[in-house]
Amino acid sequence: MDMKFFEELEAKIPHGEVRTRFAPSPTGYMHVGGIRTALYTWLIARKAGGKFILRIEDTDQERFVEGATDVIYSSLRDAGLTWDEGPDIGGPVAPYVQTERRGLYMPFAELLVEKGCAYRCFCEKTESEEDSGNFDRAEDPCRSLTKEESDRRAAAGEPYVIRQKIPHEGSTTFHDEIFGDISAPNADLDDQVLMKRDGLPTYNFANVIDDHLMGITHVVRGTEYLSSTPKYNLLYEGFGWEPPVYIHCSPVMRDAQHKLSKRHGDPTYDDLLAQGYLREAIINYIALLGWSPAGEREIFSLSELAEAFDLKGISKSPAIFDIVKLTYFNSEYIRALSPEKFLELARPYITKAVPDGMDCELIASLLQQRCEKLTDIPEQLTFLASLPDYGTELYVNKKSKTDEAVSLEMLNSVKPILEGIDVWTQENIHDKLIAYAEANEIKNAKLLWPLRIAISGQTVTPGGAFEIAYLLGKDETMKRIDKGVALLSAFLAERKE
RNA sequence: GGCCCGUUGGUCAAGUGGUUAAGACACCGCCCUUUCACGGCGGUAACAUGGGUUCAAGUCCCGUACGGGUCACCA
Repeated sequence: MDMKFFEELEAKIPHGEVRTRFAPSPTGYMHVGGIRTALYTWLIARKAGGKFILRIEDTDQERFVEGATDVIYSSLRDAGLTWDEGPDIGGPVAPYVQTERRGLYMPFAELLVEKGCAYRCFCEKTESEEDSGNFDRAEDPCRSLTKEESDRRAAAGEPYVIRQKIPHEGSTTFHDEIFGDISAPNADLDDQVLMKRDGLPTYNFANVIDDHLMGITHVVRGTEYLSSTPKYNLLYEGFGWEPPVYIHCSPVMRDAQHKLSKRHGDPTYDDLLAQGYLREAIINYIALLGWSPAGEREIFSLSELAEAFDLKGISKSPAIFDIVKLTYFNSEYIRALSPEKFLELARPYITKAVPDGMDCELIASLLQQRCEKLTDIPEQLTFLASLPDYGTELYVNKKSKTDEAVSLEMLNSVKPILEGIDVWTQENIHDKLIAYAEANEIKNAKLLWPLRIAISGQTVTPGGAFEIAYLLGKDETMKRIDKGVALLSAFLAERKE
């Protein structure tokens, strides 16, 4: 056995700093649970002033997806989760893609065979194994093969996998930062495959090797690995390596029974962006899904999170993803935007919905305080492009003290005033109407409610009557008032009969 | 089924033996207002369950139920 091979690798391992890694397999999308794991992993590294490493786990050749790593890169970058070492930027323990490390694993597996912690298994996949999903190691003849026999068959070119040789007796315990000490009887652990027939390592093996070789100090991953972690510890033990600090996080759920999954139509990170959620809001919300800070504050920027993050706040039980609360965070972040920034983000949505030449800046300023998602914008503005069909019941409002008859009267009074405005500015519209209301001792609400209904055709609008009238322009405003007058007259005439 | 893990309001959650069991979202009401929204104030609503231990249990122990994970030459 070439000890130099191992020594050279050992020599490259960085020490004396916190090193965490995010190790996705390239599936073609970044789901919400994935981005949360990445976030926690990143946060631990940043908080400790350590390194955050990106490693691609692509040892499953059958599931190769074209362009999948790009999605990982772009989502992480977009979210601000920058890595210090990774496939595209290199680092001291490169390469960072497992298929590019393929030569590394077999020697370690053989070392384990040498040490009696693993063995070659020449069996075909047995039917019982396929059926029950269980591999009965007691019945595996290869486990007790002599070294000579095993070497001979391997040398003869007989295909084999390498399995971990788990002791029959005793139990194995590991410590997890979230769940505490967990132990399992060795008898319940199976002789998992370490090296596949295709010469590539399984996740279970590659993970241990790479985490060690890359000097990973903290392993953050989902609770689905909780039950195999004892086996990993046995591997570390076999090599004589120090196991990392384990941080197992409960999944993000769609409901009490199901994990969030793309297959069931749950949104990926990109989907959320496309749905009009801001990256800062997504990150902030995701951080709080399964972790809670010490105080009562809920709004955190990424760098504030890095400061506040603490393993103690990570919860054991699964958390249900609540789009309603995400939406709340989103509206908070939208409102906190500078008007310039909001205009920049909202402009594409505004121009899509509104006739050319309308004042985008004014519309944006009306929208910002009442916009939960950017994608809500077009819907909020369709009335500007064309007056929706509406019923006269909209004119009835208790608080403004209006009904159909009052509204008709108000519209008729308002009409000549607006007609008389030569320079169509918000200010002029405002001043003339307010002056009229004052002079005739009409409450503003009573005068303006009907007007706003007539020119918008809906009860809820961004902005009030002045802004809308200004945006529509004089001609369109007058036309819509006429329409309102006609509707109300017809309604009142009919009611009289 | 075996093993492992979990269970505080609809949701996220605080809580580490003694609390009127926080807070946020959602919901409801009131106020403000040129509607809605925003903002302000207030309200409804929870320790899965049965036994212990203890002067005292959401907090500790055991059982039960329910839920999840795992038992792949997937990660």
